[in-house]
Amino acid sequence: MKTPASKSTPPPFDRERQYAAKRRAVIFAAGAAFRKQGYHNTSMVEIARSLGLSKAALYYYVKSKEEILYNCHIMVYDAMDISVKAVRGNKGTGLEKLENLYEEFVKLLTRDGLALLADIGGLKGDFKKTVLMRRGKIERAVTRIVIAGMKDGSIAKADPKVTVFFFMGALNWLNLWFEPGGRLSGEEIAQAFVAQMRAGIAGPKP
Amino acid sequence: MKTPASKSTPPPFDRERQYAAKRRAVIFAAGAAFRKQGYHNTSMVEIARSLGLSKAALYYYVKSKEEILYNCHIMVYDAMDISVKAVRGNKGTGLEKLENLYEEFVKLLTRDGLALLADIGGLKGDFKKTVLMRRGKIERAVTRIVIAGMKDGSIAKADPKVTVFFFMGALNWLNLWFEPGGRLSGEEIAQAFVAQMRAGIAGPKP
DNA sequence: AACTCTTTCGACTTCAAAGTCAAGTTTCTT
DNA sequence: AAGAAACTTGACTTTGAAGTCGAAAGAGTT
Repeated sequence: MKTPASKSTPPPFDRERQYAAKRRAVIFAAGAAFRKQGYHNTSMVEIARSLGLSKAALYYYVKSKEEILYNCHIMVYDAMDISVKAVRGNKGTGLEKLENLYEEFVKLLTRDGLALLADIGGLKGDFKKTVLMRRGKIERAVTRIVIAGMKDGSIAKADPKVTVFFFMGALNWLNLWFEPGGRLSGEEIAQAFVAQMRAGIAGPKP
Repeated sequence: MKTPASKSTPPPFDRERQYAAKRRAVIFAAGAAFRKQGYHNTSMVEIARSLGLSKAALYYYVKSKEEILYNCHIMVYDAMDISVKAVRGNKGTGLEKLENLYEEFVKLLTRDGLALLADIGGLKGDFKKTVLMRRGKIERAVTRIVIAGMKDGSIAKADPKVTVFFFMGALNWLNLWFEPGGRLSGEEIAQAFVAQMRAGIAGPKP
C-alpha cells in the first residue's frame, strides 16, 4: 500500500489496480449476499456494512445496484467460457468432454464465491439482453457437446435440450445449498456430480 | 355462512365456494407470474391486471403479498406430501419408489401451474419458518427413500445428500424454462427426467 | 322494489431502499 | 510541508410499490 519514494523506479503504485481490486471486492461481497439471500432481499447498506463501508462509498466503485448484479453474472459466464474453450481442443468422446467441462463448472461454483444467480428479472434493457445472450451461449456450447456425444455413441440418444436442462439444473440449485467450508468440499461435490451426470446419460458405446 | 331459509333446496349458490375459488385464482395467477419473473419483479398491480381487477380488489381476497407467496409454496408442498404418502405403501425397491415419486413430482410441476419457487427470502417470521420446515420434510422423505435404496442395492452407494440435491436441482430449475403448451409436454419431460435420474443413481443389484 | 351482503374501484398514505451531494479526511506526490 | 487526487461520510431526496379507505355498483333474497 505504501511505496518508497526514493530515486530509482518506485513501484508504480498503480491506482487503477487498487481501484479495480476494491471494485472486485464489492462485487464479490454483493454476489455472496445475493447468492444466499437473493438480489432484492439484499440492500446496498448491507453490502456496504459487510465491507465496513458506508453506502455512499459503494457508489464510488459502482454505478448502481443493477450494475453489480450484471457484473456478478458476467464474471461467471466469463469463467465458464474459458472452461468451454479449454475443452474444445480436447480429444475424446463427447461424453468425456462433457465430464471435463461439468467438473470445471462445479469447481468454479464452489470456489471463489462465483455463483450462478437465477435473478435475471432484476435486470433491464441491455443488461438483461446481454446476460441472456451469454447464458444462451453457454447452453448452446454444452448442447453441442451433448449432440456430438449422441452421434459418437458415448451419450444415449434423447432430446438434447431436456438432457442438458436436467444436469444444468443441478448447477443452478447448487448455489442455494452449498456452503463453503461445510461438510462437503467442492472437490467431493464435483466428483459426485460428474459421476451422477455421467451415469445418467452414458450411451451404449463405451 | 348463509343457508337458504325457504322450504325446498334452491341451488345453494355457495358464496364461500365462490370466494375460495377466486382466492385460488389470485394465488395461481400470482404464482405463474412469480415463476416467470420472480416475486420481487412482480407487482400487485400486475397480478390484479392479469385478472382484470384493480389492486384493491386483490386485498379483498388476500391479506398481503407475502401471504400469496406463502400459499404458493404451501400448495406445492401439500401436493408433494400427497405423492410421498402415495408412494410409501408401494412394494418394490427404493429405486422403484423413487422413480414413481419423481415422476409424480415432474407431473405436478408441469400441470396446474404449480411451481417450486426459489424465493424464500421474501418471507419472514413464521411464514419463512413453516416453508423451510415443509421443504425439509420433503427433502428428508426423498432422502429416506434413497438411503433405503442404497441398503437394498437398487441405488449405488454414495453421499445421500449430494445424490438427492443433484436430481432435485433439476426440479427447481424446471420452473424457469418450462413453458406449458411448448414443444415438450409435461409427460415427455417426466419420462426423460425419470430415465436420466434413474440411470444416474442405479445400483448394482437389478 | 327495497334491503343487505358481496365485490369493486380511484385516490390516498406509508415505507423501505436506491441513489445523490457537499463537505470532510486520508494518502500519495513533489 | 503543500497541494492534489483518492476516498469516505452523514444527511438528504427520490422512487416505486405495498397497503388502506370510504364510497359505490352488483347480485340474491324477501
